Amino acid sequence: MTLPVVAVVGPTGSGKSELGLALARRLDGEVINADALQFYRGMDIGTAKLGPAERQGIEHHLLDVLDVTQEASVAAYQEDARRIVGDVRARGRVPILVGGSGLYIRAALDRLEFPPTDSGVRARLEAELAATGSAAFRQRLRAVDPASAERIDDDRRLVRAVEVHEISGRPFSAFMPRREYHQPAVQIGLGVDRDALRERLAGRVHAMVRRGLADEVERLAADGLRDGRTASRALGYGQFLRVLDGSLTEQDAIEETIAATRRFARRQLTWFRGDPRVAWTDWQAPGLVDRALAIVRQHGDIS
RNA sequence: GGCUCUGUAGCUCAGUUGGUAGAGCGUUCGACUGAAAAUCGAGAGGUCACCGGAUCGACGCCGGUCGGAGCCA
Repeated sequence: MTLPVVAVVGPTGSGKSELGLALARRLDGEVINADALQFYRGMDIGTAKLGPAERQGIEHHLLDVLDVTQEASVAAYQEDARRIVGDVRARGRVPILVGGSGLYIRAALDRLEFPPTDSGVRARLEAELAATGSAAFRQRLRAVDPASAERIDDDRRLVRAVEVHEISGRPFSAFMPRREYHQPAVQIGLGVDRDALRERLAGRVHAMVRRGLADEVERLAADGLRDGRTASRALGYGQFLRVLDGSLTEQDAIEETIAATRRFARRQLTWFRGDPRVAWTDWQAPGLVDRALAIVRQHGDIS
């Protein structure tokens, strides 16, 4: 029986890391991180990253691979994650993706191609949009890609759509993904009780502060955290940078972080709910690991 | 006790010379292809403290009641 690639998904704080660990132990698997902020070295407390001791001897990939000044990129992730999936497979083990970044999960699992990018072209287009306004810019996109012009209501994506067309000569809409796994996979979603999650998230932020989030941020600030386009915006980190700058009190930073985390969890739920392939199981269900294992086995090829 | 200010969406507040209300945040839903813990869209939600008056018509004017805040006694 060949098991599919396993992905553990769900909102932040729902227990993905723990379930991933348990599945890896039971299935002889290796964990591949699919959490965009856990790529960063030194961002440990605020991202709830499992420390080396907590990994229980299970191999974890794509943790601590970027400096805070570097920008994360889904396309690069896709390549890395797929390569590692292949390596794990070659060792006869089961790849287990664990993370809450929906797009990254899809990049690893789905048949999906990222058209190229060009920072110069993008910068030029961004300036152009700023000068002409979104309405005019949308008109411009309409001429070459009416489907995208109709669909997109976000400046950032308008720019990207025009950029893709300029570089590739193909409309952005031609790259739209279908929900189709590129190799057999199964996604296990951790379903949560909203009120309980709320409480857990608040408690988690307070715990992070107790464990020294402020010091972690101060250390990273010295390494250039403020210059990192991706890392500086992470939940908790952005807020505590402002505490360092004196523009926010620690109390307010904590409250803002809790609120932002809640909002994030909602967006994650929206994302994963939208994928009909996700097999949901309650995060607090008794025998959670066995349920998850049953789901994985259901999806295995019997050969 | 007197004087002044004040009571509008869950919270903080806008509401210009009277024509039955808005914002930000929160909340809910959604989108999402090289920044995704990012970015963006939509919806729900208000007897405008209460009672009375003048007015064709009041959140807005007049009187009173109740509740806040400050100052003076």
